[in-house]
Amino acid sequence: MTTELPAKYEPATLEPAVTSRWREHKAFAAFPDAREHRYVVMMPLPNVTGALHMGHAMDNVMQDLLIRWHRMRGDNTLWQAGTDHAGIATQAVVEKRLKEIEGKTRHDIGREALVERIWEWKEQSQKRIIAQQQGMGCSCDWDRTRFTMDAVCARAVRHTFFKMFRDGLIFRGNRLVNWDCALQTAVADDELYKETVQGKFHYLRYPLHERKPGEPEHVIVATTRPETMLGDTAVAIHPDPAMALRAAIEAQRHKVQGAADKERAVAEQELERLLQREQELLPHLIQIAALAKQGRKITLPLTGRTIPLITDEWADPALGTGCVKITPAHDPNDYQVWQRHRSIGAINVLNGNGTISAEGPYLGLDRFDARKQILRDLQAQNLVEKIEDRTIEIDHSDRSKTIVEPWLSKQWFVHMADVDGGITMGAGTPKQFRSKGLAQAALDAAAGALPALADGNARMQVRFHPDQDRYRKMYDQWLAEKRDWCISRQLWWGHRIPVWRGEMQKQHLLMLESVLQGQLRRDDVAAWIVLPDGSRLSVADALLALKREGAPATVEVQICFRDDTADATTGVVLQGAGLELDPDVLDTWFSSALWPHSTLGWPDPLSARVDPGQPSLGARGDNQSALDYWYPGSCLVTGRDIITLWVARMVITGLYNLGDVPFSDVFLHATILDGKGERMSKSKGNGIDPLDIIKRYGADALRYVVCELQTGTQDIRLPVQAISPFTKDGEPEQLIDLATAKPGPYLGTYIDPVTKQPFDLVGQYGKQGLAPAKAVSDRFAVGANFCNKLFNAARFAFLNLDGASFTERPLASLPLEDRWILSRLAAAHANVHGALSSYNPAAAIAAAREFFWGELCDWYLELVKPRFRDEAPAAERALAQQVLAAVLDQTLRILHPFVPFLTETLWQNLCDLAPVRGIDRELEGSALLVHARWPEHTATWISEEADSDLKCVQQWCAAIREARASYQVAPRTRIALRIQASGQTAKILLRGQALLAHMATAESIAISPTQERTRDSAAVVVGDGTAFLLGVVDLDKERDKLGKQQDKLRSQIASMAAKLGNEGFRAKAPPQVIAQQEATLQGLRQQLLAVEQGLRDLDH
RNA sequence: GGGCGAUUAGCUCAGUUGGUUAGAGCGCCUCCCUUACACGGAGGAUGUCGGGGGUUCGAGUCCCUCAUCGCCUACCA
Repeated sequence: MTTELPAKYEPATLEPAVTSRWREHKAFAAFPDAREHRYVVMMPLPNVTGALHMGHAMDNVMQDLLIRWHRMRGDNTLWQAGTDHAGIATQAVVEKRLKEIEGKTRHDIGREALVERIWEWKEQSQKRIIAQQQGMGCSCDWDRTRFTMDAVCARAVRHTFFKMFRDGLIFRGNRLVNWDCALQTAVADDELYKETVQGKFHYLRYPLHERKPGEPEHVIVATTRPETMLGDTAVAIHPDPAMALRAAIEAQRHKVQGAADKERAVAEQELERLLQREQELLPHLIQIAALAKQGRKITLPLTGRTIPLITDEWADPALGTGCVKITPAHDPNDYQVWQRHRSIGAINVLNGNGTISAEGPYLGLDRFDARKQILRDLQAQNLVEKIEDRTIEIDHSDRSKTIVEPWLSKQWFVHMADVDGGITMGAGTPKQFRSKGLAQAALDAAAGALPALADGNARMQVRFHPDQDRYRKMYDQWLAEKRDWCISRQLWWGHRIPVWRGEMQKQHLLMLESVLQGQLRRDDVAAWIVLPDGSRLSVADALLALKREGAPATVEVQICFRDDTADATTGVVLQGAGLELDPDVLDTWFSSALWPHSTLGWPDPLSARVDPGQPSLGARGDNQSALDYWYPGSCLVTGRDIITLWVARMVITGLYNLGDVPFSDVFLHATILDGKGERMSKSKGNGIDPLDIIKRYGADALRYVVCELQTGTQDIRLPVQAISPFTKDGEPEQLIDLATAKPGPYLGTYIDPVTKQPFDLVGQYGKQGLAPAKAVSDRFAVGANFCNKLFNAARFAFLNLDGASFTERPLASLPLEDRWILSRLAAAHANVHGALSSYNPAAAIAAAREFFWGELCDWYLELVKPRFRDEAPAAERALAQQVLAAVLDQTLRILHPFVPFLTETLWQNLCDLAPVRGIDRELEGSALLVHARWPEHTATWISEEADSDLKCVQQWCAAIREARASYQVAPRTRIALRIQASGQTAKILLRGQALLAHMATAESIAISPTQERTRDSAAVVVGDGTAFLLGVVDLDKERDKLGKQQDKLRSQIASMAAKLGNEGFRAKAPPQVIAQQEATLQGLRQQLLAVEQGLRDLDH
């Protein structure tokens, strides 16, 4: 059943066949068993928003590389696949389509219908993503694929929320958030981007309330957002403007002194401005500060309100007008001021949709319309001092591309900072321990500072690769801030926040208590009572507190059940009592943070409701549950930007739920940039779809190059080209380099430099008549070349392997070239293994390539060719077959993690032709290469003698080839060689004579100490000997060449002799360095002698 | 403003703790369609290691400084 290998390498036909073979054999399925060694990778779950890009390709290939390597090493290997519901992103995409296609908003169709549509989108999207990953060769256990909103993950989310809520780590607070007025939800800092816009800086006059003679009429404040004045609750002035301004001036003076010439002018100008301010503005500011201290007020225009003039250090006399309006509900700094002056209060003047909510003439106006109207009204009252143009950087929502507003609203938070008395991590597990707080636990995990386990063993530490110091610093810096994590989103797509809450009269609370009496005592219900002042009490404490005099009449009740089934039963009772289930959903990262344990069935693998056809997560027979067996995992592979967003949060929840970190290692791979060094993005049209690369070059080529790109911490520039859409039929495809192509009329379009026509890389401008084009990168040709070479090398082997067999042979019985290739193979194996161990795929693949191409193909395959000729003795042929089969076997294994499709294909052919393989021992076989054992114990194949002997042959061969080329001897012309050599060199050359003759295309070769140059021969000095190429005459050229060599040797000898003659060097350099240099010098001197002899010979 | 990182051949990148004459792939030049491979073979050219200073017997590698370019982070009332 020999599988014929096609004549040409065609990844497009070969790869799908391998994919289906792997699928048929369920080759990647993982089950807990008795094996001690495990390797677990949790895939950074891609969004179901859209298709994968090159960043994902890098991420997936790196993971697959590690996974395949560990699987071959015999580890019980799990690669957990899945996708993320990506709340805001996915909802935004589906809403946008709804608007475009049907002209409807989410409110037109309602919550249920929208969520249904998003599920449909998710199904399609997930299918496409998995197809892409399978196309890349990802060897995930597809039967265990999870989704952050499926039943298994949802239960973990619910339980975690419940636990944190019960422990008081989740709370609802009135805070400023970034508000997306278009999507009407809070968005996280990482969902923002900054954009510089042309704005205006408005100077507004606020009249002084109850002004007395001699006092200023107005206090002037400046703002870029005049409409927020409706929400002003104070105007602030620095308590000691003179001192503050003086300090600023001194600081600026200092800066001027230290400034470089180029910056000095700017710094001096600034100093000048401050000094002028001190002269002109300061007296005024001092006066206002005095008024503030008297408790004077300001009349807030247009509203009829009076607001206090306060002193606060936030007001900087060096900036703006020196006085600042305070709008706590719409500005983060003002919010901070409010925290210091609680009595001023905060007024929210915006509705969630960005319209004005403040009672009065502006009610209902959009915030930008209100801005214009307010300015007009202020101008009518002569309250606008001046308006300046100004460029401002404004936060925009990445999802809706609209300006976000700081907005005071009630949101849910996870308390990250330390807690009085600390918290229990991994409560109820054998790994339970105490920590000061959630963020601190994650910091300790990376510092190796977690308390030891109960059995005395150290707890696992999280380490970063390939630069522990640098990446840990990023992790530490972010976590050290211990900022509360806003987890609520005002969306419909996501995990609903499982809290029943509502206002309640205190007498009703007593009733509620009796209604829930049975429930509240149980440990699957948690409840908090929040008093109007924001303080949070247990139900029991609240009942006591509310009995006191002056207790508030109403309170907020918050109740959370551990299991969602209770929402339908007890929830109804709560509803009757006026409570409602919170309408918000959780931040996507909340469920992502649980991924390493939610996917394994936490909190109870046995009862986890996996999808139909999926393996149970519970314990089976003697084997542990998926959770017990595979948690904690091994390595998380991701990009730098994810360290804070995700890695830290996974560590936190892992420690909190299970008392252990989710993984021991974090491998941060590079970011892929385009040819200009810019981040790839869909909208810029410089992004590459991995499937386009696979179609053009093959998945193995994609993988090969991606591995080659991952060198260390360096980000990667990947030049991007568009496939020209203007190529006529029959012409070869043209590539247009995007780094040099001029941009077209729209973002993501470019101009073809040949036809001068615009084309479209984002596929959005078909209506405008732009031709669509695909983006690729010719860098991937390198990978295709490699695969083609591998294919052909194997094909050559297969042509000669018919009838190959295995006989146990001692290594010493093998000829030089066989011993050498085995030795090189062993070295390559060690190098690849070492590079992979240190997370250096580029070094690994370079070592593999150097062996395969530079040694196996360039030398060994050529060296064995004579042994496969018809006239060669049968025994020689059989031995060559055996060695070649064994070498190919090991080579395919080593290359498999990098280029799995091709190696798997070739493996089948190899197994057909040479079912049993080995040299001094039989190699363990395997039906599929994906399950074959990674090479082991190859160290016994290393032979320093074979290495150096063959290296000697190679050196002579190279020198002879160089001479042939420089004398323009045709490659096929066989020449006669005389080699003058003695001692060890002669011995080696005599042994390798046949090899040398073959590789140097010599018809005859004579080696001895007494060989001499003939008049018609060229001489080549190699080490301490000389080769004469007979029949190659050109005395002038020869003289010239030897003369150049002589000059070079002399200069080298001079510099080295000088170095060795340097007393400092002799005294201070380590002895082995001195010895090495002396040996080199000795060698150079010998060469020089030979060259000089050659020059003398020419004259005879 | 603060922090981190980068700058090596035309291009994309290696270069371990300082130690021979700084490497690879692609591209380029010459020759070759030799019965595995032209997605190939043989040979070749190409570098003031961003600039300047310093430490050292010795610097691409360590220190200082300047320039340019990234990334993160804060602020701009």
